[in-house]
Amino acid sequence: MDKKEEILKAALKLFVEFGFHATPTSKIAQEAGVANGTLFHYYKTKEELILAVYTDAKTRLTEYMYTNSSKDESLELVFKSLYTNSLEWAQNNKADFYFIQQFSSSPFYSLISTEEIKKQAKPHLDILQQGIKTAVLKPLPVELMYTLINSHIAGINQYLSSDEFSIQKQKKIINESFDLLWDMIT
Amino acid sequence: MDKKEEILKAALKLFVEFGFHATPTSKIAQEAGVANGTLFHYYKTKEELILAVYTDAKTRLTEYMYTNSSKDESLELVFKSLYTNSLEWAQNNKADFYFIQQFSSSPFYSLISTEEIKKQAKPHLDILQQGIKTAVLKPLPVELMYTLINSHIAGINQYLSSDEFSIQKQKKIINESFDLLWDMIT
DNA sequence: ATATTTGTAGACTGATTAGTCAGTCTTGAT
DNA sequence: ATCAAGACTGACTAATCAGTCTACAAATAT
Repeated sequence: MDKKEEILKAALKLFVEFGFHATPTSKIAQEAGVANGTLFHYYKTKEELILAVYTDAKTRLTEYMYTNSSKDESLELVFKSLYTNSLEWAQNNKADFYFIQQFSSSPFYSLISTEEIKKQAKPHLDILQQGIKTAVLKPLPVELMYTLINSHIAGINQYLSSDEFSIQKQKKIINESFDLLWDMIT
Repeated sequence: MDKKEEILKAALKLFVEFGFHATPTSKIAQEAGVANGTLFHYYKTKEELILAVYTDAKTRLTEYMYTNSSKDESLELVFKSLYTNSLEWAQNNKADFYFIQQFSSSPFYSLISTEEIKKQAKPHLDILQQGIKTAVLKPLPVELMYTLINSHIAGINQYLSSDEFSIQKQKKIINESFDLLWDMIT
């Protein structure tokens, strides 16, 4: 595998375990199996590396969210697919999802520009906006609804991670919690 | 004010702004207006200080949650009071609430013992358990419901903090979001 | 009054860290 | 085969940090 990618992978693993600043770049390089200088060849500063780890994880999550999703389906099905995929990805990429949350509630998050954040949220907000316009969803502020949905997903993920549920049981929880959420916003 | 308390206050402020490890103990001492050695007189290690900041903030939040709450009221009213108080406190103590979240999604959180976490959640879980038993609340697993409620509160807080709402508007959002939550769990 | 404990100070240290640098190796084009 | 450009290395450095230590001051006890 690419050394650049190895560094990203190693950084994510160690950041989740020890935190951003408690993880020395030397340890990251070691874990990635590259020399110290190589890390700085690809990422000018440690901060740049931290941001890259976040962007990478976030991109992979978003990509996965939109798999198996066609625009022909009803809003509810599209929405449910996004919901289910998010939680599936989170369960199959626990460290990555945990990192995204850790990053989002850290001072580093303010380094992501407002435009970048808006750009990432845009497709999701559009779907919600459409749902509100067609009166499928309650006429709440989109931003509020978006935040509420994200929190709900974070909560369910936390619950799923708190115990060892079978795949069957996991799917059941995801389905039932979706109904709760759907009832709340429609 | 007590120097010990000044240190706690200064640490919280700087941790929120820069993160745990990016905040040197020397800066904390400086901000608190005490000497370097004084900090270590009260807190043997930096880690001990970090945990103390968390415990202190969490305690103050819990205390505030239970103000103006009598046991005679209906479950819905008790519940609503806890909900409203949480969000009120979060808005009036933004740094503190932010710190609690930052801490909770950091590797430091694992240093809090499972018993301590359970002890803190106990009173809330009891209320939920009672609501389920009396069929006021849906028969969901209490842990799931608890997590869902906490996430909901975190979401609303994030929304409230994302914009400059008037006190009036804030109260309206809190009331309406409570109804959403209440509908979801009953 | 004296002794003991507790609070406070700030200079100091050993360890650690992000980032640099000078140079070697690899690759692919000519 | 030669060459240039980028990949890669690891020893090195200047700065920083958590925590220590010695000394003195204040409060409390005897």
